[in-house]
Amino acid sequence: MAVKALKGFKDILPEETPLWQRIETTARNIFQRYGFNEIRVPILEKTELFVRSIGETTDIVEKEMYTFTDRNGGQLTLRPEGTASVLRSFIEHSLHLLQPIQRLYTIGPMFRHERPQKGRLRQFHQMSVEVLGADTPLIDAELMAMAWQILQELGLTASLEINSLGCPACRPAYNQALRDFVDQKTATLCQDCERRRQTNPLRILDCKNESCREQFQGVPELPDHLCADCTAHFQEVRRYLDLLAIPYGVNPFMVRGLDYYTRTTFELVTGDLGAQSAVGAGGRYDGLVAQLGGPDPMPGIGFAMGMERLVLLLQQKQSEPIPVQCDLFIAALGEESRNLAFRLNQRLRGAGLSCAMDPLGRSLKNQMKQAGRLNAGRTLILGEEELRNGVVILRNMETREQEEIPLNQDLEVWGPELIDKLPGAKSA
RNA sequence: GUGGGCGUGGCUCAGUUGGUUGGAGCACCGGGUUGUGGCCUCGGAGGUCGUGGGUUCAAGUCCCAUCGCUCACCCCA
Repeated sequence: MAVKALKGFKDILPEETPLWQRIETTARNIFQRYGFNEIRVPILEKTELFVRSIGETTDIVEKEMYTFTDRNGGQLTLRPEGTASVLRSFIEHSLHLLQPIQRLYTIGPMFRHERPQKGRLRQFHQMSVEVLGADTPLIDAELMAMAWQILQELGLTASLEINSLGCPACRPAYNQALRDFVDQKTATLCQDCERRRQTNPLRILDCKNESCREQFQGVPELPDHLCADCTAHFQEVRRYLDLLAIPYGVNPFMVRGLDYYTRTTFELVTGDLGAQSAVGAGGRYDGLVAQLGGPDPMPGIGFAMGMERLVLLLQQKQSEPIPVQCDLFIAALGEESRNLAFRLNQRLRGAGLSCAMDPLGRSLKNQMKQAGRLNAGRTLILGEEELRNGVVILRNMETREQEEIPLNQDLEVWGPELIDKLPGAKSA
């Protein structure tokens, strides 16, 4: 049995890459318009970085990380998300000294050892953005607006759900209220919730178990238990979203999978991803930079979008027509013709054209077929007989019209002449 | 980690109560057109029927095991 790709690792074949490129181009363009600069960071980091940022009791750290021992004994991990690495770099290079507010984005693969399913892979790709150095709610809204813009320009729709998780000042009180509420419940909870009660009460809110959900009717809701500052912040976020007329819903049960979030969290959700719902998600992490040994205070906020999930959504829509990928196909018959074709091919490619020829010397019929397959706009036919008469045939593949044009062996002269006869081809 | 579904040419799938040479469509190559693509037509190449074992005179088909894919739980982008 030949070697195959690992479970949950997928090849992105040439058929799909145009879609990926479209997504990336669209996103990069928008990032640039919103003032973000690209940062590229390694995909491998010390395990400690992720444990400290994401949180020891999260599922990601407990059971999903690709962690292994380096040859010199160090513990390394393939990044399960992007924020930790970007912040590490931000701190390491003291980027906060360059300008008061840093806006960064990065695109690349992430790794989580989960059971794969629709919209969920072990190696997947995210584009993620971070804003460091501002705690104003205006930034929160601006970031959501940018995420919204990306979906819009890709022709996708999703709904925006927001919540506030409070801050170190008010969350402990809420956790206590949650514990008290749960302790009053006599009926048995599911095993997971029993465990969550101790380790991470917030996650109880996220339980999908029906009997648990029923019991949690009337559970204290986060937005009602925020401190004055967090309440004000949340209200301002909402006001700014309203100013931009971006529709959203408050989801008091939305809990994120990473421990570092404070205050604003949000998700872009859709029903078209199978069991998965989020195409993008993020939130504020005001204490994280300090926690990683960086400047304090250094508020931050970010979000990530799942590339595979965007691809899935776009594939479910109408596919766009195939663009012309080939300006000219050069069909040659005979050795002498092929020599000329080879030279011309090189000359025209050097001039910025996309052109192709048959390397195998197959029949004209086959060469025409290749030209059709490449969706060539024109085909230049170099026949033996015409060559003797100093002419070649230029065929319009769409209208099937063809004309005889004079041949000039001096390609420095002939090349530009030919280019002038090709629609849409830019000469150099 | 748990459960369901599915494994037959590159792709999508037929394959009758087990029965002799495993098929089709798409794609690929060639002929019809001794030098003209898409449509048509004829032909060709391409398969350890996921793998291993068992039952049987005989297994793609039945049984067991195993691997893989997929969907879902969980969790998340």
